[in-house]
This record gives sequence, structure tokens and C-alpha cells, in this order.
Amino acid sequence: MASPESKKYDHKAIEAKWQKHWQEKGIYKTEDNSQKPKQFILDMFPYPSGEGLHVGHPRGYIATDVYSRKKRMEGFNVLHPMGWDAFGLPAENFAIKNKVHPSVAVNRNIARFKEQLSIIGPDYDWSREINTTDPAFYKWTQWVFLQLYKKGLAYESNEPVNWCPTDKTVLANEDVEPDGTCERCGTKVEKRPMRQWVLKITDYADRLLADLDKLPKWPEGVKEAQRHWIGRKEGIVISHAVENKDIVLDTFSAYPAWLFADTYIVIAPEHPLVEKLVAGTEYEKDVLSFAEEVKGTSEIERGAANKEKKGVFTGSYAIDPINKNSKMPIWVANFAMMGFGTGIIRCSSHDIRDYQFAQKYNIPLKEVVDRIDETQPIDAHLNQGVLKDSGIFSGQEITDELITKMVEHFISEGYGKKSKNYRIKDWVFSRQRYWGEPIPIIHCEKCEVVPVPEKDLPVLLPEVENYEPTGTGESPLASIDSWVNTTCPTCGGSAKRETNTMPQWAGSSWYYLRYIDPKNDQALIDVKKEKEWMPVDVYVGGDHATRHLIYARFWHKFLFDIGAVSTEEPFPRLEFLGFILAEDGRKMSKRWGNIVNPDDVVRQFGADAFRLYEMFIGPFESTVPWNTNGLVGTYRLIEKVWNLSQKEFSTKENTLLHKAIKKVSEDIENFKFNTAVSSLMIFVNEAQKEGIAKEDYKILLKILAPFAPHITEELWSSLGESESIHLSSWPKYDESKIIDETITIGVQVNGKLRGELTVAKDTPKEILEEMAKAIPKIQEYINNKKINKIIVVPGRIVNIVVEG
RNA sequence: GCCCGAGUGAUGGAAUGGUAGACAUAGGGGACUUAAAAUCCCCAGGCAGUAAUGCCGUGCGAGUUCGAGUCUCGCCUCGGGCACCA
Repeated sequence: MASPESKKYDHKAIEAKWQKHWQEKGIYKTEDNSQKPKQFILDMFPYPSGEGLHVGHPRGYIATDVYSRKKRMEGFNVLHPMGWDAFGLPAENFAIKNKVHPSVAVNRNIARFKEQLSIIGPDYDWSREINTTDPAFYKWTQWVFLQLYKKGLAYESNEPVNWCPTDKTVLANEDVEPDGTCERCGTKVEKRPMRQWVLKITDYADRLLADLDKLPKWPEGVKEAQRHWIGRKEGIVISHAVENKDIVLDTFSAYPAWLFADTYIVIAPEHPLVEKLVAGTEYEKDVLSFAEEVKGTSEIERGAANKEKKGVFTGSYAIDPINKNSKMPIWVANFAMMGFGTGIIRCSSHDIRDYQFAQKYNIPLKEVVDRIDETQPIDAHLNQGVLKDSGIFSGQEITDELITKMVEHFISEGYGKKSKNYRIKDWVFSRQRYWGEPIPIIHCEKCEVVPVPEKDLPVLLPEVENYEPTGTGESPLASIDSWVNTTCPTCGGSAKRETNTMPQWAGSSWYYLRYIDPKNDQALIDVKKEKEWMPVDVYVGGDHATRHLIYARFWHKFLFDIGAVSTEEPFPRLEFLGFILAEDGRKMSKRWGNIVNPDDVVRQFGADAFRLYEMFIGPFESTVPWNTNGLVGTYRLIEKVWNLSQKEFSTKENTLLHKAIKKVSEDIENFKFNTAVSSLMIFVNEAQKEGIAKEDYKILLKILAPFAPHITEELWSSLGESESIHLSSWPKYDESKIIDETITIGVQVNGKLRGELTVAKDTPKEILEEMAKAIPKIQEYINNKKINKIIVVPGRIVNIVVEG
């Protein structure tokens, strides 16, 4: 462009101008009833905290923005929405402190987040913005709960939960520090049984596990974490009669080959059979006081692996059907957990923990595989060795076949049955807090539990004077008589509303569907629209490998089962992003005073340089430290592109252009944004030296546009284009222009590089061999030596293998 | 303890089994400038050498291969997840 006087690049003016323009023209609006193919590109939506964003947060948002802009240019109808996961404890704490409604803080935080996001120029269609705390949204969260209830997948139970005596509230496991104290006040957390609503996620455990294999585009690490979280283990349950008592003890064993070694039994202190075992015996007092002591400690504290193993003998013996009805002493011990297996363990010398416990209390032991190390028995987890003292199996080596045979034998003898155990437990789905979705249930004296009729949804969260927890274990909602007291929808009699609310994870378990059909008041989602948009094409986020991604998969499968959605998995492609650390290598945190604010960076370098740097900083999935200095590099790139427009265009064809198109296209597709940016740099450096033709410059602007939407739009329009560059078409590369006419290949002797050859691209093998041998330096190395062979890899290398 | 990742210049990083260090930052030198900034050009893995060049070099040790940052086995370190798991 031959501009009479050169203009300076003013990022502030340019960015403000185009951001306003895009919003006014609505160029990013998702089309209704489009003929184009769809792309649903989704970010894990944020919790709008009071702290605002730091430079680590936008990394994922910029990535989806780059991706969706490219997809739009490629001719897709793009759905790239944003919303807010706004229920949760911080807003409630703010309300308690300041005596204002949590929505006040939430709305302020959302405004702040939106402002911070907007200055980096995202292509969100804000007309589809969602907010989990909006009654029009949580109406459908409550609706899903009702469907779960109808199918028997939501039930009441008296789960022991984490209770903080100072804050007088229930805490989620994630609110408890590893040392068993409350993260807010440092008080030791207790376990208390309390009425809770629970979702039967265990009914879906097998499908959640098996269907991970249908997700090839998920990172292996995330799938592995989910497999562990579900923690399915197969084994055998053995039933034991208790001597002189009408009690049967069931134990779960995952290593059936070692069952002959077991000599004693341990039962969890909170197991309901403990009292029955010791009732009226001389052991009763000791056992019960020990059980009380253990029950007083939280699960997390008890779970600490270094916790001392303690136990008390119950005075009873179990009859072991496997070892000729020998007697196994029954102990109560702190290392047996109700949450695993049956809460009762068959113990043996072949487990380090069981072995040490037996040594401490002088319980007789037996070994079924000879020791190798004299100091300790073989560990059963190895599952190898030759059995002894194992009845008819003595003398046999432990193999998969033998294990199968042994299990069949135990079952046919009637000792027990095959069984599965899961680490995942049913999902405790109620919180005694204010700021969450009310659980849509009514408790009637006559009809007992009655679901709120769907026509009465949403059950609105009422205004309340005091957000302080009540101390009774009920949510602050319980103190609002006018809300709590209602009539039973079934019999019309007096009834009370459920005052528990849902956990933070509820809204995020289905929110993505709401973007498709954000205004629907008649159904969770319109069936036709759902079919049009689902599944999500790319889901991008980090930090939620297990909980959110398992809960959402669970709800989605349930919605599939009731016909609300057409796909079994919501997110077939997951791109997991790495964190950005502070410049000092630590996590960005108020505590360390090392937070870098994106607003400041954008003010100094502009949104385009910021976006480019966030993509250039390192591989998308890697955790990398921030370095504000690095912005200089991407700022220079932009400036070079700007300056190209201030000079005369050349008429020459640029040799690297088509390579750049190919590289940028493929790298964006594969989320390799860092190398996409570097190939843009390589091309711009060349263009700066060699000059660039106007048409090539326009192509450069197009492939840079997803990364730097503002400056490219400005330059595009200054070239006389009237339509937005972001609605232009993505360039295609010409394969013939990617192949170099002459190439330089390395010449090795015995694998060591000794020279190079610059030749025409299709030079035949034989000629390459001759040319390589003719290089004077190569001759020094092959002189007087026998050439064993010459390896020629076309376009790559010539390797001459000589003797000696 | 178990399960995933990852270890490459001063730094972030690049590299379908085929010329290791692309690209970028910081650094050194130079041009321009009254000067500085900005910009542009050049240098830059280590050791030896004036140089040509040689040797070494992708956490450590073996192996496969004509050839290994890349594949295999055994370790070490760091990051993340799970953990009295029966």
C-alpha cells in the first residue's frame, strides 16, 4: 500500500475501534438454521471470583478463540459461547461478611470478568451468555434432579459428612486441608452423620469406565485419572460364620490366590456389626471406646498413610471355610475403612500393613509362598510365586489361569461369590448452604417425600436476612418460615420444603447444552437443536480431570437414557491445557504477590501481542512460567506486519508463503499454537527482507487473523476490503509451491556428519552416492577404506558406512 | 507406595528414527543518531585452536540400528494425580 505518509501502529485506538464495530455488526453471532456444517467449541466456563483474571486464565480462552476464528473462516457455523459458573462458597462468604445478597457480588464479579475478557477481543456470541444462578437456568438443573429422583437415582441417606464445629457448617472434602482441618478457620473437622441427598453415580460406574475407550481424542492422562477415580476392582467375597454367634462376616479379596494365607479378620470401627459382636462380653467396653475414638477423627486425618495402626481384639473368632474351618481372631482396627469393600478384611502375612499389625499384637501368621528376602514375606500384590500350604493348590505356580481356577473352586464349594468393588461412591449431592440451587423436594407428614411438580419449577431461592449458617446443620433457608412452610402437591396438607441446596458441581454438569438453546422455557433443550449441535467438537480446559468431567459425563449419560440428548458422550475431543506460573516459577497468588494482570499487559503491548504471546509461550498442554519480556517478541512481529503495509508491495512471489499457510492451518487444528506462531514469524522475517506482493500480504493477514484479530482487521480494511477479515475465507496452500526445487542434505560417514550436498530435489540415488563420495572432505574419511554400504534417504541424508 | 507426564543452550522452547538447538527472549558486537530509545545487520551449545578444523554434547547407564533427543530395558530428578484399597 503506497500510503503518502506512514502511519504509526496505535494498538489502543485500533483495538477499541474494532471491538466496538464487531459487537455492533454482530459478526460473531451463531447462525440459526444454517446450511453450513457446525463447530461447537467450548471452554470450561469460569467461576467469576472476586480476584479477577490473571494472565494464566485467558490461555484456554484465547486458544478456543483462535480455533473458532479459523473454523469460521473455513466456512463453519461456529458456536463459541461463554458463561458463568456462579454458585459457590466464596460468594456466600462475601454475603455473610457484608450482609448483602450473594448475587450482588456475583454480578459485580461477572461484570469485571466480562470486561477483562472483552479487552482481549474474543469472538463470543454474547447473546448466548449463561449464568448458573439465573432462575431460568437453574430451573433446568432442578428438572434434571427430578428426573434422577423419578428413576430412583436420587435418594436420601444419612451419610457421615465433614463438619466444622466453629463455622457450624458442612464442608466438602475439597474444603478440608490434608491435615484434617477446616481451610477457613483451622479447626479440626469432625465426621457427623447427617441426612443428605445422594446421586447413584455408581449405577453408571461401569459405563463411565468402559466408554473411556470410546474417547480416543482425550489425553491418556485424563482417562487414566478417571479410571483410578472409578477404581473398579474385581475379586471375591467370602462369607464367614462367627463362632457361637448368629453373625456372618463378608470380606472382599482382590487377590484370591493368597486366600489360604489369611489368619485373622479386621473389621472397621464404624461397622454396624461391631456392637453385635461384643454385646454382653468382657471385650465390649474396650472395643466400643476404641471405636468411638476412631470415629471421632475425620476420614482425611485417618487416611493419612503414616497414621499408626491400632486395634482391639473383639474376643470372637470367625470360621475360615478356606482353611479347613480354622479359627480366625476378629479385631477392630483403625485401618479398616467402611468406604472400601465390605468394611471387613481377611488379613495375612503377605500384605505389609497386615503383617506389621499382626507382629505388633502377636497374631499368628502363615505364609503360602516362600520368602526370597529373609526379613519379610512376599507381597501378594506381586501375584507370583509357587503356592504351599494351600490345600489342593499347593505346589502350583500363581498364574492368571490358576487364579481363575481357584475362584471357581471357592465359589463351587459355596465359600463366597464373585464381586466387584468401586472406589467411586455415590455422589453426596446436598449442602447446608444458602448459595446453591434449592433441591426441588417437599416433605409432607402424610405423603413423606414428594417431588415438586415440574410445572412449579423453578423453586426460587428466597431472599434471606442472614446468610450465616444456623449451626443446626440446616441451611439458612430453614429459618425462612414463609418459604419452608408450603402445601403438599399430592394431598394438599401442610408440608415443608427441602432446605438443602445442590453442590457447586450441579450447574456445570449440563451447562453446555444450555448454550445451544439458551432461552428455552419449555424443555431442557429442543430435540432438533440438540441433534444439530451435539456433541461438542472441542472441549478445552484444565484442572478438572476427574470431578467435573465425570459428573458431566454421568449426567449426560442419564440424559441420553431418558431421551433428552442423542449422544452418549458430550465431549469426544478434550484438549487439556497447562498452567501458567509466575515469573518466579511459583503459582500466581496474592500470597506471593506475583500476579500479573492481563489488563496491564494489554495496555502496554496491546491485545494482539498479548494473544500471540499466550499462544507462543510454550506447548499448549505444558505448564510454563510467564515472562513479560517475551511480549517484546510478539509485539515486534505485529509491528513488522504493520510496517510491511507502509512500504511498497513487491511483485515477487514469496517462497515461504505456502509453507506458512500449511503449517499454520495444521498447527491450529492440532492445538500446536506455539509452532504456528513461530512459522508466522519465519515468514514475516522473510517478507521483511525480500518484500511481499499485495495478494500475498492479504493471505498473511488472513492466517494471522485468528491470533491477532484487531491489527489484521485494521490492515485488511485499509487495503480497501469492506467485509470483515474474520468473515473472509481461509486460504488454501498450493502443494506444488511447498516442495523446494533444491535441497541441502547431510552427508555422514559412519553416522557422523562430515559434509553436505545442495542438489536438485529429485536427484537419483546413484548420483547422490557419487556426489557424496566426491566431496574432498568425505574422501579424507573414506580413503583406503572398504565401503560396506551407502544409505541414501531421499531428501534427508547420505550415510557412507566404511570399515574400521 | 502406585499411576500418569516431563527432563534439550543463560531462558521459553523446535525437531515424520535421518544435518540437534528452528522461532523467541535475555546477552555480545556493529550501523544509524549530538545522545538515548526504537529500528536494522552480525555473533552466539561446551572444550581446544589465530584459523581450517577436531573432540564432546538432548538427566544417568546399557541396548537395538548404517544412524537415537526420538525406540527398548534399568536407574535418577522434578511436576501432577491417587493412596491405610483389603
